[in-house]
Amino acid sequence: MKWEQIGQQHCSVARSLAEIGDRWTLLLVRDAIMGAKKFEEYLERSGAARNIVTDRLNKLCIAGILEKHLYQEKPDRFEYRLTDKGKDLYPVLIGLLAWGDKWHSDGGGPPIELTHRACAKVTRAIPHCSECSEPMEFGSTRTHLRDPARPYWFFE
Amino acid sequence: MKWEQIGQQHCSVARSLAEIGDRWTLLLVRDAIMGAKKFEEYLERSGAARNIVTDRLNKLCIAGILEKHLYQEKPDRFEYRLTDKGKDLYPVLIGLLAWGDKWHSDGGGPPIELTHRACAKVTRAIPHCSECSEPMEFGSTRTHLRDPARPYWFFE
DNA sequence: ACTTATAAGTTGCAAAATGAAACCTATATA
DNA sequence: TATATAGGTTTCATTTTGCAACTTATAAGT
Repeated sequence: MKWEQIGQQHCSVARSLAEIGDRWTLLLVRDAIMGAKKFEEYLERSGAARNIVTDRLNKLCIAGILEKHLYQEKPDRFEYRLTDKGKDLYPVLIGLLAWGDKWHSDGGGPPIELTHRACAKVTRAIPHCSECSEPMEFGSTRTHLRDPARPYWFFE
Repeated sequence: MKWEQIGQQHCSVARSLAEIGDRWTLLLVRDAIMGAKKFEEYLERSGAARNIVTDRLNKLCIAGILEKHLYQEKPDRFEYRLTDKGKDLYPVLIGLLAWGDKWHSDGGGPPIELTHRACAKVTRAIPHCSECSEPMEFGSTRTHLRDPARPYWFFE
């Protein structure tokens, strides 16, 4: 199966990865969530090549994760801003951040700290159940295919 | 910057993506979390080409996310099992699942449902603050570079 | 004994994606 | 006129994919 087709799997993870699961794309989303706006900011922060940044920012706009906003005319200049769909990737990014902090610490503490505005403490993200609000971890959920005739690797 | 070098950025997200952020790798982690064990299961479920599955499973073992376990001799057969480091990717995967369910629904409901064993309800993951247990969303945290002289895109 | 099946790869090669540098366009500033 | 800034596009060598065929080891069927 080619990469372009993985979004046709009967699986929300696969469909997510079809949009954001390639090299550089999630790194650009990180930069957006960390406040990058202009092309050159994405270029510097991500470290990706110029043509790749062009390509991925355009694809993120097509996917509705970023939107191009004209903030200056003559010459035209654009900001790439997160949409609501893009902001909804926040949980994924702070999940990656927490995982990296735990498993790739270089001894000197995490490079980035998140302070929770509500309680003013340095925090990390823990997934909780949307129904009972208790923490969720590997093994605490049971996976259930809604249609057993179409497993998640079913190709539509 | 080449992809192999992104793990040298002063950023836990980049260091995470250096291990799992390329095409196919997170899909194989999905399959592991969904219960895949044998090589042919990963092959079928991921849809990746045979040589790619070989390569990625080996890299995931080197990264300590999976481990190869001999479950049969003559001929030797291996299972690829999640380590604790691999199981810790559960929050990232259920985050991707929730995002895909929200933004890529095909109208017929999500392909996979998670039932929280503790409360027996179908659930989705919401990130909560490790300190005060309140929900976290985009904008509810302040980002703070521990060392402003080394921003997250600092190349070490 | 011969054939087929299963599991887990390895190899070869054409096609596609990446990375780096050079180039282009438009405008402002010295 | 020369230089700088912002945001690209083009070119081309190098890497990475994707696919099929081949390999190894063993068991089961006839």
